[in-house]
Amino acid sequence: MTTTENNTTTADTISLQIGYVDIEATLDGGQAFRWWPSDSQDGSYRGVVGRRVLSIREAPGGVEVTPVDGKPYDGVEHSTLDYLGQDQDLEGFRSHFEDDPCLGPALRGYSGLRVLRQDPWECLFSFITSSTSNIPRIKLNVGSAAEHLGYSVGPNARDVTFPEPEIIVEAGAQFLRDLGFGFRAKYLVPAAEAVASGNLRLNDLREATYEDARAELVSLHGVGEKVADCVLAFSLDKPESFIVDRHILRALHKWYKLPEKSTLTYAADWARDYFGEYSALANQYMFHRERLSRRASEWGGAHVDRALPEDGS
DNA sequence: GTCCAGGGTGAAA
DNA sequence: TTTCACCCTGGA
Repeated sequence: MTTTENNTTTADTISLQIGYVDIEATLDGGQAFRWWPSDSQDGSYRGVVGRRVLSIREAPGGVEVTPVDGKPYDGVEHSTLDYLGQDQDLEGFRSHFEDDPCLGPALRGYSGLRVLRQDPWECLFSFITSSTSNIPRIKLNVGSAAEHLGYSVGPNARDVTFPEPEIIVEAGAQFLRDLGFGFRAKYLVPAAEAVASGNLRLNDLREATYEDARAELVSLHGVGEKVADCVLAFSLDKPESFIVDRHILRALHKWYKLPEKSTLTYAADWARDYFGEYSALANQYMFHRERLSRRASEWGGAHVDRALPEDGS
């Protein structure tokens, strides 16, 4: 919290001097699904944190946050710092892995990538929804559920809080299917029931050990190891969480010589042991790098990222 | 128009 | 340990 003393508030924005933040990669790169480029097209992203509608944009030395719901600034600075993962040891991660063959170039190429600290329920809902889906569709699904069932806190249609689990239970699986969730609807309602009933105390899992919290999440129908690790990393204060999907598996093989066909479980165990408390951060930089290189090849290699000279063939 | 992959999971073989 | 169904949307 040493940075807050440098932050300033002007008539309509709050300046947070927290170092460079890559807003697009962090807010709209597959961690959260309810951030959209602002209508103003000034590079800012608009979304909801807690009950506040915020516009966030990059600024020298940090970010500028503008509440766009016409309400007072009370608590916005604190909640934004919290949401952007300000308590995480980014400096330790950087110095620890500056010479790493995969992460070193990534850190020099896009140093502003952060791991978010989201609301656990919205995060759990979002990643159950992510199963065999893609980011545009996840955004479509999560966004439409919020717009239909959430509580309006601003002038735009998307300015809504995420619906409480009780509301999801009340809406029911068929309603979610009608919104286009597909087979995931049958997982989401029982998960909502577990939270609404108090059977699953999501917020308590922030204090639990990684292993205990993970075991609780995996016991939910529709939550496997991958989804659990997403929720642990992005909302439950578990920086030792490492998320393995097929992209990450390829990266681990390419950069860290993991056997070609390691199981997902083995790869995740290996990575958690190797990256330790920096696993979630390492995971995000690796994921982002794989995504950029994949995108480059899809575009015929025309896009050359300076962090990826050997991938731009 | 068809085809296919997309930040998986659970159940059966 | 491997295979398969599950829903459906956008892009090729």
